[in-house]
Amino acid sequence: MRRQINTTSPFTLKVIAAVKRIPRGKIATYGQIAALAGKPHAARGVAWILHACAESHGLPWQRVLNSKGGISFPKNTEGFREQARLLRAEGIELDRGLKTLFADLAVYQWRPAGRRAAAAKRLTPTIFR
DNA sequence: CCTATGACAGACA
DNA sequence: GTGTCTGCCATAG
Repeated sequence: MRRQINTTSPFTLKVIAAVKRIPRGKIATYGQIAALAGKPHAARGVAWILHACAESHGLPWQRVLNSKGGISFPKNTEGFREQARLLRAEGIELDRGLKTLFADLAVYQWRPAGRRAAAAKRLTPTIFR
C-alpha cells in the first residue's frame, strides 16, 4: 500500500517540476533534484516524494538515481527490475555492480542550463561529479 | 511535541 | 574498496 502525501507543499511541487524536466535518456541524482528544488540537503525528502507521487503524477521517476548513479531499490524487487527496464528502453547503459546496477554519471547525467540551475550549483557544488 | 522510517548524501575510519 | 555514523527533509502515528 503506497502512502499518500499532500502534494501542494512548495517543496513537493518544485521536486515534481524538476523531475518532469529531466530529458529522456538523461538521469539526475536525488541530491541534484533536491538542490534544484532549493533544498540541497533534502535528498531523503525527494526519495519520499517520488515513492508517493511518481505514478499519480506521471513522473519519469526512473531517471532519478542515487549519488553514485546506482538504482536505489533493493535488488530482486519489482521496482528494481522496472527501473532497469525503463532506463535501458531510453538507451541508458547500465553496468553491473555488486549491489545494484549503475549508470555512468559522466555520460548520462542531466546538466541543466540557466540561472536557476546555476544557483542550485552554487548551493551544492557537488551535485555534478 | 515526540519518535520512527525512507527509492539519500557526505564525511570519515 | 567497504562499513558506519551523522545530517537532512517530509510524513505517519
